[in-house]
Amino acid sequence: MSELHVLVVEDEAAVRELLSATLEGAGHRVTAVPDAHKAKALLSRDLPDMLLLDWMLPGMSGIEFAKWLKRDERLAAVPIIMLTARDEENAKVAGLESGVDDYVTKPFSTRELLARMRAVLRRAGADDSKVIRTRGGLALDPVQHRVSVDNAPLSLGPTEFKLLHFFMVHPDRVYSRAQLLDMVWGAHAYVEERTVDVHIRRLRKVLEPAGMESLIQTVRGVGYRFSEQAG
Amino acid sequence: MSELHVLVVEDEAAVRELLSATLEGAGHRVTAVPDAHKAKALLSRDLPDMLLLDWMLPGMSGIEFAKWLKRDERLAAVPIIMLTARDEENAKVAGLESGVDDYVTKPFSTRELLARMRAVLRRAGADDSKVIRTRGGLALDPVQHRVSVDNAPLSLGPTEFKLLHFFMVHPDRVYSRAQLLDMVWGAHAYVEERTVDVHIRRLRKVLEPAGMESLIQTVRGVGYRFSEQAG
DNA sequence: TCTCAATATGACAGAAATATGAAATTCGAT
DNA sequence: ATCGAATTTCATATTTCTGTCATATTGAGA
Repeated sequence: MSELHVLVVEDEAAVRELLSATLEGAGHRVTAVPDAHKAKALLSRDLPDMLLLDWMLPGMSGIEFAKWLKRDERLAAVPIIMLTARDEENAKVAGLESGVDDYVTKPFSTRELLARMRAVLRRAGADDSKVIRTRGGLALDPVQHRVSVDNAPLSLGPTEFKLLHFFMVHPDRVYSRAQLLDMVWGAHAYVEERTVDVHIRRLRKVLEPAGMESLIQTVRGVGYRFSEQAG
Repeated sequence: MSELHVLVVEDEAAVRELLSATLEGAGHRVTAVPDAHKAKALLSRDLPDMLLLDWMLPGMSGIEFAKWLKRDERLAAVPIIMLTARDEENAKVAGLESGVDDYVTKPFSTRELLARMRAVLRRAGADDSKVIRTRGGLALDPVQHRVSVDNAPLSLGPTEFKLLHFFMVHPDRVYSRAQLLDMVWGAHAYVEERTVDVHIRRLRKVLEPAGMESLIQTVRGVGYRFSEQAG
């Protein structure tokens, strides 16, 4: 589950903060508002990747809001997870019929929430899980978390894996060191740009025995590029 | 949902009849008894596919009965749906902790009941009863609740068994500690992630003498993976 | 060819993640 | 209530990774 933009609609400030902290801690971007009205205002100009909706909201209830969303073509595609209290079990029945994708019962653990978000996204078809292959025989499997060349496994560290993954998803395109830091390390990483060079080096070193080092190309003065075409 | 054998435990004759009629109408085979004692007698010789359990039972309460069931290896696998009255909402809390899979609040619609049965069965994972084997000679028999390597039995604790079972059903795939806690411990387990490490350790220790420890692979920064392919 | 800036490379110390043993706690059985 | 097995937590040891630096190498333009 890569970085997501999550819109939280929850009237209790404490829960709102908790959710923001939790989700941001997991590397997502969060916008939190206390009611449906404010949520609508935001939705009119920016579409989030997922909506966390409290069942009890002042003004327009969560269910009503969900129904309203599902009527709008543009908004209907946004997956919704509804937050319910334990004694609102009957909300589930009503919710299922109004197009809510899943429920989380309060109190919930961070783990449970993130797991359900993952599940909903998977169902929604944000398919981040296919094996990526190059013509040369290099393959990266995000699910198994393995990299191989002609079925011979390669061993690479966490950062090198992420770097290669990014490159294989975005081939034939130069990225500056700053861009790579943003995409691979994440926006809040305070790291020297030169560090990228080192990890590029480590990645090449792993690919070298298989003769695939030339996939990682230096573009002098600009950055790096992953490409099957020669330099 | 194909034809199921459902055991109903409910003291009120009227509700019992209603359930029998409903379920038989949906094409299932139903056995209905008024109390836990009679249910136990039946369970000793015939395992149903699902249990519908009233919360208030004479003699032994539904919760107590559920706990008793979950203690028995053979019976623990039978999914349980508990029937509660609207003013017994607190039953749900107690029930979740005693291994009940879902609830239906009386009065309920046929549709809701059948939908929840479907959901519970889906979660319980159909056909959970075949022996699973690896090429290396490791075998796990969910029915006998036994693990062996080349027919030599291994002894492992309950959690290690569940963990190995999960891994063998989902091989060649990395799972984060959070995912493993969700899948093996259950979503509502409030446990440290590091606890997973300890159980991984114990599982490896058991597999070690048979030289099968390498099946459980650490994926640094991500989690663990069960695979027959080397690291 | 020479110069200078950019990149490559190897090494290292600190940081982070995992492994491991053991104590503390929980839960069911007697 | 007490015992004991199983589980979780805790403290510590190990392993592996990371970011930075110092130095070598390369490449483009004068």
